[in-house]
Amino acid sequence: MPRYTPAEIEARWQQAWEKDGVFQATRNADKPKYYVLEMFPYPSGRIHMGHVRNYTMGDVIARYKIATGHNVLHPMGWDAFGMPAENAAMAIGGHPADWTYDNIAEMKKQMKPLGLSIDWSREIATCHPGYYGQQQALFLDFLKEGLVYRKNAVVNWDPVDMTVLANEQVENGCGWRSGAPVERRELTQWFFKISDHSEELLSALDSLDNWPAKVKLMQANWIGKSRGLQFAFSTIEAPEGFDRIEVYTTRPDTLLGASFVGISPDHPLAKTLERDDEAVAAFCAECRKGGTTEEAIETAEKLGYDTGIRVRHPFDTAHELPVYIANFILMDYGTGAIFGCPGHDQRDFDFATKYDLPIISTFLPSEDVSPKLSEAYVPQKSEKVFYNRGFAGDQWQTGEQAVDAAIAFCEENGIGQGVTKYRLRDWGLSRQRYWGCPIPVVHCDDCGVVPEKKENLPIELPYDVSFDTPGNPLDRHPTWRNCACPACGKDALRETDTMDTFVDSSWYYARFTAPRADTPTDLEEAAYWMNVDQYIGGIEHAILHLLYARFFARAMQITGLLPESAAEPFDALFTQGMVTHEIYQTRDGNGRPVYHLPEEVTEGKLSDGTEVEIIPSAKMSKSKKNVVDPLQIISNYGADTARWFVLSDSPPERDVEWTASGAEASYKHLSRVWNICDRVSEMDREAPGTGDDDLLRAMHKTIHDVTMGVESFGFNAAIAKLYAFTATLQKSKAGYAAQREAIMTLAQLMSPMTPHLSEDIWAHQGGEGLITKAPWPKADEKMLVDDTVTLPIQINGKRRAEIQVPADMTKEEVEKIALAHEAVIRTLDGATPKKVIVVPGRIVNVVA
RNA sequence: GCGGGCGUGAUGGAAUGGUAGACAUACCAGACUUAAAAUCUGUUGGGGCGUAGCCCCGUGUGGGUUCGAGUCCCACCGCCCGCACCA
Repeated sequence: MPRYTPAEIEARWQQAWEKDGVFQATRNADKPKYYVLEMFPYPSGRIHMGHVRNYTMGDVIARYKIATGHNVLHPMGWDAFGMPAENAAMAIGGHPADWTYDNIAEMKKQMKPLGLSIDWSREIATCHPGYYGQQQALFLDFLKEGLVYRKNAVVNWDPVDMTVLANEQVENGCGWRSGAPVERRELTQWFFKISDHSEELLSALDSLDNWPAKVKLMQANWIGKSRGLQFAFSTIEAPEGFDRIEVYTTRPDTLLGASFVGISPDHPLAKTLERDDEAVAAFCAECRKGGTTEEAIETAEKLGYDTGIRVRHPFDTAHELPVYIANFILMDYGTGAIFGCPGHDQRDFDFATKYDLPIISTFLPSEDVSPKLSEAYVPQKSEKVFYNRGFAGDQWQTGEQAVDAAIAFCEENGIGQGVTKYRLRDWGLSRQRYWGCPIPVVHCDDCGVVPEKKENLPIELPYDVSFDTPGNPLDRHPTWRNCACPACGKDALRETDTMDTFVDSSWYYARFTAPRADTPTDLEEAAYWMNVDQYIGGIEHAILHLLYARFFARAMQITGLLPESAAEPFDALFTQGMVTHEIYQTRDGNGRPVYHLPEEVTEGKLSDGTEVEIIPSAKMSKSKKNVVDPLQIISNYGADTARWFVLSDSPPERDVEWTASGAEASYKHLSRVWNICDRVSEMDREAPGTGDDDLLRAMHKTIHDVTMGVESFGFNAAIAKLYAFTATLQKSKAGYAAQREAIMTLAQLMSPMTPHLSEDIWAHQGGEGLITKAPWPKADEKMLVDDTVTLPIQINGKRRAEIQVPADMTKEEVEKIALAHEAVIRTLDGATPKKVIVVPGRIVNVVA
């Protein structure tokens, strides 16, 4: 009997697909189109199991859609700009471009053996001038439409290396290379006006029926629409121009509990005071230490500085409040100034306690309770509470009612206005780095900031750059900056900032529809292929990438680069989990952990017999040495085994743990299927069998279940059904015709997951053409329904017995049979049941 | 700190509010074999009793809704993801 030899089979069928050109996508009006896309990879140089899982899922969908008669587009490209290439150049020498292109070549070579249904003729790399030149054209279009502008923004500044740091390069508030404490510094930068589209990006979430609810919720919270009151405190003894301090609050119902006003260290008033007062300057400098992340700001110790300035409470001008500069107030949200109500905000409470400010309640949990002095009272906004300092006298109200009342009251009395605000900030795209898309503008002494002419695109990155000193090599390049002003022709300087790599990934899905077009998109191609029908990627992109891409689709419509129909770029989204692995650890002489690769460990021991501590599953990472190399798996077991395994054990949205025994089991299963195919081939064609009908019924149920599973991303459940059907087939004594039908159907149902093995079985059984192109099997409805059903009988919700009844039996008859069951009679012991619930086809519950 | 998610046997997990543990791993037992590997078959949530059978407990913890809760609601605990210059 021949053995299952994946290496030989897989190479053969990959060649067959290539020769046939089955995955090359062209427009075809006769078939419904289907665009499936996985988030394109960063070319790190090696594929990992996460890639295998991500691309296998997309491949299952793509192959299933081909089989169900769709014209499928399934492209692949490289998110090729970014910091790692520059880091490599700094660490080991070489050039980011060489490093990146070598990595792309290597990863592509590693990806090919997976047998993915990718149209490689559409491959793109964002670092190629053919791509980023079009991105520059797109930027110029955005600029013309007012979708891009310049303003000051804060960056992480390393005072020793004299360079801007990414958040990732800040470790515990210090620069990763210099170790110097990071400061925040302002630079003039380019911004996309995403905030103009806040309402649209928020409300359109409702139309995304095939997106995970959690992603939509995260995006909605990120956009952060709020209704609140904007008003001003009038100041006492403030510097000129600061007669008033504008404040925005979502809790105006607590205004009578205000005990201080806080302003951001970046607030204009703070900056003015800083100029003439060393103490203020020192405090603001202290606040500006540390990174720019919201996390760093929100978790830092709360610090305040009393400016000495006082403001009058708008309702009681005799009531004066101190103005503090406080490090936890963000200039980017609201007006950069707040009023503090320690009674109803824990952060304000902590601040008030620290600086000995009064704590005033405006509402209480009940009329006769006095406020707690140990923590802020912060009930749900929907909860009714007793307002002892409300706007309409003492009364019970929900927070929502009180907020509305407060806004109405303030508007009537000319104190402030109700306004709607969004937390979403404009998207800063400038990066002070080399390995990115150059921003195509020129700075001219006479004309100011001038867009580059489209005929001069692409503005290519110069190759001759050095990475021996920190900072942006474009800044110190001897000639690259020098150019003629596109407006007046005089000597001018190029912008040396490059674009955030999120820009590259915000429109690549559109570029795939016409990857070689000499404009960013080809409207005809885009109109045919867009939107992406199924997008697949990691949950870590739930907010930024997906929000930016949604914004870009709108901006590209405005600039005429996408058709009206493509408002939302991704019709359906699926977020898949990670591939994890156990960590094997021992301790060195000082008790520090030492990690070991999976292949060094057998039965919990190293080769020298040392016991290994096993730490449960964690994300695969080089430093923890718990990485399994897909190439190793493919060479041991074949791609089909790797593909089968990453889909089999866990639901796709959850993490899956890679285990050697699991991989082994997958391989065994595929061998088993192969062996069944072999056995069927050798069967006596004429000999009668038994149980043909049972086998075919099981087959049709499996068709139904697997189809449902694939349609709903229940790959693990679909695979469980395939295991079960394989066992049924293996034991079957049915005749040749039934068994041949069963093994061919099994091969088809497995083909999205294990395409090579399936092709081989198909060919062995004399199937016509490629299984990849064969139409998906259809379940016969008649074969799915059984004549009798098993109904469990519960007494008071506990299962006591079960009965077999005809599927179409009436409720009344079922009830009669159930009550006559000896277990029911025994348990009821003569009592009359209070109630009997019969759910047809499901369950009977007798309430005693 | 803020936002989101997850938690079920020894393990990964299954289960439109309706028989908890499908399927797989691991373990144990058996068949085949001189033996091993491979392959095949079977058992396995915990506890109890008068053991062909029956009973009790059981889905992170505590409460609630329901005839019925792993599933819905509230609180808590633990872990994971994101927080705008990582990709």
